[in-house]
Amino acid sequence: MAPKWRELADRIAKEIRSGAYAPGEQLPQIRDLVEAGEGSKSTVHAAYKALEAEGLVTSSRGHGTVVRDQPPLKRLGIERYDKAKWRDGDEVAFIADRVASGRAYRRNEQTQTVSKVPAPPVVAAAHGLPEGADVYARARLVKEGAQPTHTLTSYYRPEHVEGTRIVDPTPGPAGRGGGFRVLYDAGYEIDHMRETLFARVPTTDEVQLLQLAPGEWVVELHRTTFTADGTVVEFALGVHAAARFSWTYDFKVPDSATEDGDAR
Amino acid sequence: MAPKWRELADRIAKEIRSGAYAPGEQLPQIRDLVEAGEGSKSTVHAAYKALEAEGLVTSSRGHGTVVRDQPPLKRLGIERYDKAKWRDGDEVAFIADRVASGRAYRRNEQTQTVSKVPAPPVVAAAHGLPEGADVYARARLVKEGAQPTHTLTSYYRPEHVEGTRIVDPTPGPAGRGGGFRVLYDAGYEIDHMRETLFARVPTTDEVQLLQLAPGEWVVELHRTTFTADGTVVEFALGVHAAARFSWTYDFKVPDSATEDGDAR
DNA sequence: TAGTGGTCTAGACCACTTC
DNA sequence: AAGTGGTCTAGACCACTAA
Repeated sequence: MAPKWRELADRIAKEIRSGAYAPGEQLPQIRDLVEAGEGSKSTVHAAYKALEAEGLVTSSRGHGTVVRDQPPLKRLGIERYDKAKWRDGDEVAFIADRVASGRAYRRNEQTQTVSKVPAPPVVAAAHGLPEGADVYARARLVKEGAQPTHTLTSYYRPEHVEGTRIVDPTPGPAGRGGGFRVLYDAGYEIDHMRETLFARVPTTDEVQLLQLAPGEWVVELHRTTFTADGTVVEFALGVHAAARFSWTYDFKVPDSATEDGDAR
Repeated sequence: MAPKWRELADRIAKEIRSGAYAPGEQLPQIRDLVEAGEGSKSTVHAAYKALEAEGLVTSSRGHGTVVRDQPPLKRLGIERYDKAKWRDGDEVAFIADRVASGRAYRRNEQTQTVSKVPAPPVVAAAHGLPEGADVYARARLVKEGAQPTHTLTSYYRPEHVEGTRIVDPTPGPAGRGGGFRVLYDAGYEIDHMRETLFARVPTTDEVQLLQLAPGEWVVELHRTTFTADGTVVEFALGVHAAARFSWTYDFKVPDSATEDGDAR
């Protein structure tokens, strides 16, 4: 038999999903359920904690326990990198994203710090540099209104970006056109990319920074950007609140028996 | 100040990561830590539960609490769909995967059930069918030895697969060459795919089926497979233990200002 | 100040594994 | 039978929020 706290949690979860509690609505208070014979305070508390870990509710002292509204997934496709957006237009990839989804862009939705740092192992590997070599790191925290959604840190080789706007530590999307535009102006036109994704438990720092609910996971995204001749011009590492995003990729079925120069 | 159980958990986590406890080694028993003045049984138990949720240890009654070994991520790239593997060779995609990683293939590592079911909403949408239309569902549970790693359910339109080996409910990878080979033989050569990934909390059923640790998330993968003329011949839905996989995709930076027929 | 969730204790008892 | 983690209770007290 399932534990008492698990049964209680499942029962409430079912009620939430059936719509008996609307998003924003308060759940019964712990002491009330104790009174109603659902168990001791610890037992009811365990059930509420489980619901919180499952992302259904948020609890806070003084406030109570309220049903979370489930914001729709933010869908990310490769069209967010469309050259037309950053080369010809006024937009930066992440802004274009907003435009497409009907949200207004606000300047302070992205904070940025630029610094010269020794390359961490994954960065060095991506750039083909010895570990610890100097690279420029441009770290951003991207927000949706007041809610942080992900971090994104781009690493560049010094010889590619020194003397460009990227090195200017002014907050904001690296000026008109963003980082890709700056590289383009410097003679490095990006051509293809490789993205790797995996999910993991967040660090305690990330929990604070991204305002993650207890038990919530993150997805780490590694993006390596190449020019047409295969030079790596950017390696970016993003940490996303896992529950808030989906990723979509289109590709041809590879066929190693043919060499048509199309597939990669 | 952080709660006492959190401090204890962080201290132990640090020791584990520093290597003070080797994988497979037992942590001190709860009662011992109570004796040592780390708090009451509930407090120490809360700390251990947190470590379990973070994937560092597994607890079981009778056994104790042991440090988990972190199996390396299984890396999935699009080369696992290489036509050479299922068209010309003897392998099926998932077997080729094993071969590449040096693991032996065993017949019983995949169980399969085939049935005709009314299409769930996402399936109907992918196939362009009305909701509830009949489709064939081929559900597999894939294991790595005794450890289940993911489920994968493929949905086919009846007119594409009736009379083929796919409909034969024999356990195993749908015969020589797998599902793609069967479609190929039936005149539907797969050409391109779209994959969408997102992470979510598992259902209680999935926790059992995939033997997930408490607090562990899953990644849901939607794969739509097309022929060259754009016909959808398969929609597959996979549920993966999130901590055990990474996905990699290569793509050209799109450029909507040109129409070179290469990018999609 | 009143009301909310969060932590902690001490101890009883249960469930499962191993010997 | 002995030893492990898991559940549960009753109650004290703490931390934060809102009126």
